[in-house]
Amino acid sequence: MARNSQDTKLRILKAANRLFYSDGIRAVSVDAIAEKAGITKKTLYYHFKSKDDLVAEYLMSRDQPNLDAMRKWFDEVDGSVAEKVYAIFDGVVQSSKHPNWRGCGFLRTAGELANMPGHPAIKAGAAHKKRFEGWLAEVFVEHELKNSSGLARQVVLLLDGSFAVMMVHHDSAYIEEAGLAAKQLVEASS
Amino acid sequence: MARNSQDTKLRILKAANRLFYSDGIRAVSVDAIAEKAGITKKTLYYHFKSKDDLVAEYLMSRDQPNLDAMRKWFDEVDGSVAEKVYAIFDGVVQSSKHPNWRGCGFLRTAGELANMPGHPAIKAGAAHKKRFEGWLAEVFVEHELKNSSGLARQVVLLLDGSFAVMMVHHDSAYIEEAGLAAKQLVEASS
DNA sequence: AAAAAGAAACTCACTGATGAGTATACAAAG
DNA sequence: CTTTGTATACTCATCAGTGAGTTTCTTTTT
Repeated sequence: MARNSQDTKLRILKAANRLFYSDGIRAVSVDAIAEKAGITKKTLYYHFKSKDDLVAEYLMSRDQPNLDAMRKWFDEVDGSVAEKVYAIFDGVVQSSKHPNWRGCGFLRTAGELANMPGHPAIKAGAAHKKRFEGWLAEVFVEHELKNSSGLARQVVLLLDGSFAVMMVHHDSAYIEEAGLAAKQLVEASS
Repeated sequence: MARNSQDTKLRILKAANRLFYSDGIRAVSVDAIAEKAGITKKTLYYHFKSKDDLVAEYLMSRDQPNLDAMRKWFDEVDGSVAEKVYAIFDGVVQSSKHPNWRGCGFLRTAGELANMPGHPAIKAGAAHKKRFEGWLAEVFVEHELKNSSGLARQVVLLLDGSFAVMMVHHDSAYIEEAGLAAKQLVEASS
């Protein structure tokens, strides 16, 4: 057991990540996270002020990785912007096949905490979604599309719609359909 | 206190509705619902087998009213199908201004119970969403649109996307943007 | 270079509150 | 006088958070 602060904190965050994403916020106890991280609850509270604080840090830790995944799917495909946008949805389709996939952790957390509008975790989710939308809008500007910011929003709506519908139907055909709609909208602005 | 089984059950369901929709499933205790309904917990358990059962009945009780609201918004507006579809999004925009509005209870519940895929509440949510999608597809067939079933899915994705994004941003401009996208997609299929 | 002091990282065992669900008893209505 | 509906008062598990003390690392003193 390394008596290393940074290392321990990361292990806690990793355990929180897995459990919160898999089971939801209120369904996961601080005890469960501590046990999964192989430490005691008191140690967890040494590194994090409260459960709410841990939830917020969990989401903040997902911001960059999620964004990177989206960018990667977009960049890796050759073709028109419309086709590259479709590739994002295709990437989500592939991810959704993994047995541990549970949709978008940001949205699920925001939904669970809908009665606490100012919760730092919701702010973290909002920041993440804004960053993604901003990146998309930028890309659309670079490719000289009409109405780039409105179009970015529409793509975001379709993507988050996919996540939402998947929570209910568990049928990736919906993500594909969203991808087709996004492609069509992008083409119409080209 | 009317010693009327049906009446009591309805009062419990109404209390559950308010609390579950407002605060989420796991955040609301059976005690809280019983108190709000003005009865004891034991009486609640006389009418409902378990909390899970109550959650499922809560969602089932929302199926018809929600559907009716959508249909009403669609029917009330004169104009093209595209404009009538836009009216649904406009109806959601208006609803979203109410201080008690918390998005779509079906989606929020499904998200919270994402780790229990077979939960009856999720099945109730799936059934509701399928009914709405089916109704839309029918309408599109009646209006002789191309690709009516795919189009219905795209509209559903945009609508549920609006609900999802609203949980994070609380900005009804997103719902309007989704409405515009839906209108555009419907027009392209006309 | 060794030892002492202090700070950082950690554990064990606990608190008080609240969770879902129940055993038992009693009241009303047919 | 039995069935249906309701209440009081409970069980036992689990929750977020803490009090008090222990171990390891770092820095200062001699």
